[in-house]
Amino acid sequence: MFVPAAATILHADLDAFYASVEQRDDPALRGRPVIVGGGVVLAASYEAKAHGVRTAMSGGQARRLCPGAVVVRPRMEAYAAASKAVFALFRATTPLVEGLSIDEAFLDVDGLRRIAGTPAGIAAGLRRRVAEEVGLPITVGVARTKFLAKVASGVAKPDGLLVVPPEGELEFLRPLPVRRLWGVGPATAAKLAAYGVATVGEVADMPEATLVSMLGPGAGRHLHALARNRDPRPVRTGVRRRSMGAQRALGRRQRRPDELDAILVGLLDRLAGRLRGAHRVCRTVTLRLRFGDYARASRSHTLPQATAETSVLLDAARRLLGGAAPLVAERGLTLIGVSLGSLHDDRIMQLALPFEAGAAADAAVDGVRGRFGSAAITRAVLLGRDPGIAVPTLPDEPSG
DNA sequence: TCTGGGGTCCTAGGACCC
DNA sequence: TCTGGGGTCCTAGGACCC
Repeated sequence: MFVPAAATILHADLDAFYASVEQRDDPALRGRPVIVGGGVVLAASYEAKAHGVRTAMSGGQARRLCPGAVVVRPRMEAYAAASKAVFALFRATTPLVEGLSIDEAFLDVDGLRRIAGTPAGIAAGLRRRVAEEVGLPITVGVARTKFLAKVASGVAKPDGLLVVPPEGELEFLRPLPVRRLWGVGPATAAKLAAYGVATVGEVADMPEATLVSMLGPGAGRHLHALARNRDPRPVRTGVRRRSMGAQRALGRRQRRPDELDAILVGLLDRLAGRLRGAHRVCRTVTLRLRFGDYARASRSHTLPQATAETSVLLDAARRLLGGAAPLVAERGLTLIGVSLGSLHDDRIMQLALPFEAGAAADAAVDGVRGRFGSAAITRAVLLGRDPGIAVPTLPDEPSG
């Protein structure tokens, strides 16, 4: 019989993150409904949420629901700094930290029991430190798996702590609405509702084949496993970003081609700078478009060789936009975005250069082996001969 | 109810190769 | 010459998350 391990995974999630930072930095905002963002709600304080204000809601609707709300312009630098401080506390708690976004992370505290106490005690201590040292409320869910820990923090919000003991998992899980399952959004919830399925327990009672036929193999199997409380994914450190993007809303006004080009130049300039700053190169350029009727389209191009050079990336983006010109003319652009994918570390590129020059090959192989291990060598060698080959992914610096 | 700016992952078809 | 099986890569779209 399977003996469940102890609940040792923490999901730590800052509450109403941007709005909490604003309330922390401006005492006049404390206790009042706060909305961050103008055109659309980026974050709402719990006082605003009590009036029905939600993230991603239009600013106009939010103000109608909560006329007394203070609307604050976002200060991304302040949020990045707060995030950094909180992640430092995460890593002071355990080295096993997997960041999920700017304001949440998984922490594995298995093995810390002897030196740091029970997971519940560790979680309480972490909440206290974040409150005292960074001045922000944070909710922590504790469970045996990542999925359960995340659901627990969602249930415990705001400013809460919830431990799901291994023997209480099914009791906790089965009554929850399907929307609590990770990966169930409006579309999937609607499909399930059409079958009369509303709770996690009802999903768990369905045959996997039924879910697969409804949702496809990927989503079907994923949902089946989560609903039956199967989630073997470990907390992973060193997860690197796989793409990097920037976008710009244009409003309803028609833009001239030269205006669009100027916007594209701005986006690519910013992105290429970020890419170089992260010591990454990319091979795929994707242009994302949204039109007046809210339809979306994307156009992508894969370069023969990975690069972080602005001019190369800009040329690719310009050709993609040129190719989409008929669509743009017909429907009217309201948003333009660029995403850079197939990201690789630029250090491998540099190490591969001696091969292209045909010199110092042995020294370069040793260099690659010394820094990145033997698995990287073959591909680095191939890279020197064949610019199209993918570069191995290397462990990232801790993110957050 | 029409709105931002980031991201992740999956699917399906076509090209191409062995 | 035709047909088959299997694999990878690229492209476009969709769903979902914060």
